[in-house]
This record gives sequence, structure tokens and C-alpha cells, in this order.
Amino acid sequence: MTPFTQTETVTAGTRLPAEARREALVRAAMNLFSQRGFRGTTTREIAQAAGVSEAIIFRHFANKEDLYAAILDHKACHHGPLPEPCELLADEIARKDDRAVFQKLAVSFLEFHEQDPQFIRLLMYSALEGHELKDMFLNRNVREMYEMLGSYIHQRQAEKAFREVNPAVVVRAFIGMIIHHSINKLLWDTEEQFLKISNEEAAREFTDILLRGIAR
Amino acid sequence: MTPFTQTETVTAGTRLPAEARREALVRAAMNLFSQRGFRGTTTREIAQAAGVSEAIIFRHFANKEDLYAAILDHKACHHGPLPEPCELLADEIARKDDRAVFQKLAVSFLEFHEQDPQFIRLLMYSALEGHELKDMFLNRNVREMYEMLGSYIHQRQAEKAFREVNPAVVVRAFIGMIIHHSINKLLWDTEEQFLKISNEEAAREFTDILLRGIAR
DNA sequence: ATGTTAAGTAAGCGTTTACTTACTTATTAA
DNA sequence: TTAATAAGTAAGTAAACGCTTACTTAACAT
Repeated sequence: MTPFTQTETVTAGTRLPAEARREALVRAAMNLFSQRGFRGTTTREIAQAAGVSEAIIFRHFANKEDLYAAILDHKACHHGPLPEPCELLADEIARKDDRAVFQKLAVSFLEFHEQDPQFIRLLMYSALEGHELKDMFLNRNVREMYEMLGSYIHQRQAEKAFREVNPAVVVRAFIGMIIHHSINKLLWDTEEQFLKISNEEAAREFTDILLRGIAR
Repeated sequence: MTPFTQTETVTAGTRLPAEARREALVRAAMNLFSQRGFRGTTTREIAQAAGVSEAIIFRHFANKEDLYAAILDHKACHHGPLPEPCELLADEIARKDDRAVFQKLAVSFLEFHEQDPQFIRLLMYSALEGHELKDMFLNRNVREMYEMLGSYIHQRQAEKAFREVNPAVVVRAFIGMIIHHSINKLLWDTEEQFLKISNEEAAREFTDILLRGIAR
């Protein structure tokens, strides 16, 4: 039924140094929280998934909430959750290659969401349940997105390459296409009965629509 | 903290006929499920919100799952969850007024989501938690959307009004802009710090981008 | 070898969960 | 008026919840 059930960690039975065990617990919790949400996941399940007794969760974390906070750190620090758009697109932006800017952004988003479906589920749960991951994500990723892409669009408007539209509207429209497509593949249209398309093609089509849509 | 806390029904204290009480319970459950999700809502809370003892939930419903199923019926039957796009746009489609078709669709979606935020939250929880509301919605609303709008786009392509793109891609792109904007207003960018825009203007801008994007 | 330390557990704490039982009371029709 | 019925409740149930306690055992420097 459930798509990804990595029930047991490889490190079962062995005694791990604190930091390694901590990370194993975070990883197990992340898996479960992303599938069932924070409220829908029990500490017993987390312990079982990590192959240890429930008590050691509370040796490493003050409480369940604290374990959630540790996930945030893990997702945020260990390897930035999303490819930083600034550096990712620096070259394309410098070259003013509009098509490359938007298409590369789309592909990297679609591929990231595909290879880490946990993240988007975790994020959706956090927004619905009102956890702080939401604000963290908003301030760390979304803001940068709107500022970076928005200012690029603004610049290209000044250069008469794009027509005059509120850049934030353009960002929302484009991100909307991409995110909605990712969420469809992950949650709704999982059988791809309504739209079956490769990431590259989707990125190209969405970029096509957007660029023609805002061209002067 | 929570944005909408309609804790108590007006019908507290009075003894209600079965059907009325049933509906009051469904409404209370709907409110809570949409805020905290199915797993995150307790039967005690539902009873309290409906101003009644917990036991009468189980007089009216076999179990908690059955109460969830009743919500589906309520949302689906009592007054169709979404404005049926078929009849809503029949006139505009007949007139082949592309701008009116997409713009009216966008406005009615944005307004519906605004006046019934419960629905979209309920839907997102159902998708994340894997409840059947998801499939129901997919088959009852999403399918119609793709078929209706898709065939309109196909027709207009045959008439050389639109360029050749997979109509399903266009539907996904447009619905993506709208839904993503709705979800942003409801869950993410609630302060409207990234984009502050009226529903009418958003609908017009999104329609603008799309129509220019697929124009021949 | 041995004492110290840290990683681990079994068992259970009080509370909350979905759900039940045994009982009470308002409504209504003969 | 009263008997039948349906709407309601107080007070439970066993199981599951987050979390703690008292204890065991592996790892390792001396």
C-alpha cells in the first residue's frame, strides 16, 4: 500500500555512538512523519523503525517536538533542502538566457521533488499542522526565490525583453505550474492518468507557456 | 492561534432530531478534520465542538472512519463541492470567448477556495493520509476538468486559435497557477508578503500569461 | 583485569484514545 | 395519562499514547 516502507535501518542490533544513533532516529522519524504526519506518528513506531527501544528516543531528544525540530536542522543544514536557486542559475542569469533560467529551474525542482518525495510531504504536513518548518522554509527558500527570480524579471522588463507584469505574479504563476505538477505526480495523479510527461518535457512546456506569456 | 475556531454550535443544550444532530456532528467533524487532520482529531473534541457527549457520535456513526465517510457524502452531495465547470462555462465555451473561459474559471476557483478554506485543507489531508476523499475528488472533479477544458483547448487548436501543445499540459499549467495561488493565500503566504492581489486581478493576470503562452 | 562511562533495555507511569454499557429524560401518539 | 420510543448522558472499558525509571551491558582508557 504505502509507496516507500524502509522499515528497518541497517544498523540494527549494533551499538552506535550517540551522534550516529541520533541521526538514525532523525532519519526514521523523517520517514514516518512524512508518511503519516507528526500527530499520526507514534514514538513507538519511530523506535521500531530505527531498531531500538522507545526509551532511547528520549535519551537523545527531550520530547517528540524536539525530535521534530531536529528534523528541521537535518533538512536545512546537512544538505540544503532545495538547490539554492541563486548559485544554480547564476550562469544562466548572467547570460540573460531566459529560456535556460526558467527551464533549468523547473527541471531541478521537478527532479528534486522526485528524488526526495519525503520533503514535499513533510512540508505540506508542516503547513497543515502549523509547525515551524513552514516559516523556516518560507524565510529560507521561498523568499530567496521571489527576490532572485523577481529581480531578474524586473531587470528583463527594464531591458524591454518582458512586458510589464508584477514580477511576483510571474513567479507565482511559474512556481505554481511546477509545484502543482510535482504534487500531482506525488499525491494526486500518481498513475499519471491525466498527464504523463517527462520532467524535461514538462519543464520545456511550462517554460514555453511562461516565456511566450510574458514576452513583449 | 488557530484561525477559525467555531467551538460551539448554536444548537447546544437542545434535543435535536436524529438527522439534524447527525448533520451537526458532520459539520463539527469537518471543521476539526480540516484543521488537524483525521488522525489529529479526537472524538472527544468533535463531541465537545458539537455540544454533545462523546457517546452520541457512536449512536449516529459506527466508528470514526464512518464519520469521515459521512463528510464525503455531505461535501459531495449536499451542495457540490466545486462549481461544476461544465455548466459554469457552458456559455463562454459556446461563444468561444477564450479569455472569459479561463478568467471565469480562475475567479470561481479562487473565490470558492477563499470562502470554503475547509475544503482544500480537507482535501490535502486526505491526499497525505491516503483517505478515499482523494479518489472521489479525482474521479468526480479533476477528471471532468481535464476532459472539459482539454477538449475545449483541442477544439480551439483545430480552429488554429491555439498553437499545438498537449492540452493536458495546458490544463495542468493553468490549474497549477490557480491552485498554487489559493494554497499560498491559505497556508503559506498568509500575510501576503510575497504577493498581494485581488482574486479578479490574479485571474486576469494568470489568464493573460496562459493565453499569450498558448496563442498561435 | 578493572572502574568509568555511555548505549541500551524491560517494565511501567499517568493520561488519552476510540468505543461501550447501563441508565435517564424529553417527545409524541393512542 | 401513559406506554413506547428515541435522544441523550455518566461512567466506564481495553488498548495505545508520550514519557520515565531502574537497571544491564558493551566499549575503552588506565
